[in-house]
Amino acid sequence: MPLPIDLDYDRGVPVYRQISEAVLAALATGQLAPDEQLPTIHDLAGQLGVNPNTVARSYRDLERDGHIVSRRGRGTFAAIEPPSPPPVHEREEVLRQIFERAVVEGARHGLTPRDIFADFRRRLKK
Amino acid sequence: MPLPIDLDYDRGVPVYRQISEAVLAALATGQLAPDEQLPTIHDLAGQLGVNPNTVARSYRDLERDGHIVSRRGRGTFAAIEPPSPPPVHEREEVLRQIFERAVVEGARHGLTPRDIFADFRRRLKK
Amino acid sequence: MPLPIDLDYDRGVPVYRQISEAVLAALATGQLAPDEQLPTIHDLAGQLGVNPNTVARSYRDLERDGHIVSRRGRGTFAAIEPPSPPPVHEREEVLRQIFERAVVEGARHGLTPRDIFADFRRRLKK
Amino acid sequence: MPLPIDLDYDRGVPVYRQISEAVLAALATGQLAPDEQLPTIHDLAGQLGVNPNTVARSYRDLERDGHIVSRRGRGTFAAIEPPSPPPVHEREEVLRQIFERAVVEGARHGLTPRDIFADFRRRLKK
DNA sequence: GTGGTCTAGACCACA
DNA sequence: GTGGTCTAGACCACA
Repeated sequence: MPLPIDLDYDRGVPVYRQISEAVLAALATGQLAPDEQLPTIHDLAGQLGVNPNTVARSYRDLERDGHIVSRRGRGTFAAIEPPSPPPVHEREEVLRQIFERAVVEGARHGLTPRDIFADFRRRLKK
Repeated sequence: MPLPIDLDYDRGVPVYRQISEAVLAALATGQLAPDEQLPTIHDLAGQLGVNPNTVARSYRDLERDGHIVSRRGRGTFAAIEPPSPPPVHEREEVLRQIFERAVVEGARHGLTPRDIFADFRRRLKK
Repeated sequence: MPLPIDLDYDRGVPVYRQISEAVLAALATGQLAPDEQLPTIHDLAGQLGVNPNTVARSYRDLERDGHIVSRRGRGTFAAIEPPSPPPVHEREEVLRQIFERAVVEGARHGLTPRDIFADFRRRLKK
Repeated sequence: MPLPIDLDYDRGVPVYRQISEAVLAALATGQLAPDEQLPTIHDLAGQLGVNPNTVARSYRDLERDGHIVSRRGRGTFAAIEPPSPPPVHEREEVLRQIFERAVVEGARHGLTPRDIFADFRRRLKK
């Protein structure tokens, strides 16, 4: 099961972080179950067309933060007990940034803040 | 009226792009009206604690894309006629990505999709 | 094959733009073929005696306009499909300006219009 | 008789130098005869929409190089004996740069080097 | 090794 | 005072 990762070289986010984000998203949505094996570094690098060093960097960060575990000679696996999210100290700031990014990304494609809002409502009702 | 910009050095996105995004958001939400003066490069750099060159790079990019206009010796101003956004070919896809990123970012900080939705509603009512 | 670039510090044109112009000229005359590698930022900076940042700025502008492509960790290359030039609305006006500037620049150095013409012929025959 | 000056803010050449160039061109082509009066700094600044300091800077440079003379309380006049052009030491380099600029400017408007060459021929036959 | 970002600071162009 | 260019040099991302 290949991870669904679309790299966006125009987004300004380093490739190794985009990989980490995609893995986190797969974990958050259950596409990647606890203890399930991830693609090998070599395979994922091949799939994405990047240097294996770049995937390795992402896996290293994810392991350091407790999201995945690598077992020497066997492969890399989703953690059984994922780390709990940090308490929100700066809730207001986080929300403002989420809003801002959504609005900018929408404006870049001709969508108004209200378009985005309406879409969110629709998705949450589903 | 200082632009509300919070830089996030852990996000991987270059500082100059975070500045551009914040200005674009201010333009998109009307906080910055056409022809309104932006903070000077020096002032914004001081406010953000970054080097003036970094702000200058952001302003240069924004000018190149037609969002702002800088007048040497006078200052930098929001464009009167902002560039029209490209037609939305894959509206559904764009909206899905915006939603996904917002939700993943929220989850990372312990915020639910409904928290985000409620926050959007609040901001749009303002 | 080093790019033939002579910087003129008395011309008033910023160095990074002179570099861009020289690259564009090399592309226009075929001295630089599609997908051919350009000198690295560091090498060109050394050759010209300028700061690498200055070359980087030129390359960045050229990339933004689609003339070249930079591949991180690998180098910088002439675009395979250069951007199409805008349609010539005021062809006559553009040609007149080009002629005038060439002649004035020549006169400033004691060269006649015929000297310039003869030189053009020679270069196009090469 | 207003000098025919079109400032081009996208050319990278400082405004005060574009003014100098236009005056030099008018002198070279005889539009401005020896001892003929130039527009006052104030008038030319108004005509061009620039700060008088900018025109003053141009006139100062032109006077320093012997192209014009300012007579206190009377105005500014074309020199009676214009300075002779410098001997061409680096003829080859000057010609190369003239060629390069012409080609780049043409390419920017969809004109080939041959278009420009043909145009030069036409103008010289006239 | 090659490109990308950022800083600190100098000096210039224009109003 | 405000924006524009350039340098010297540090550190990071990617191959």
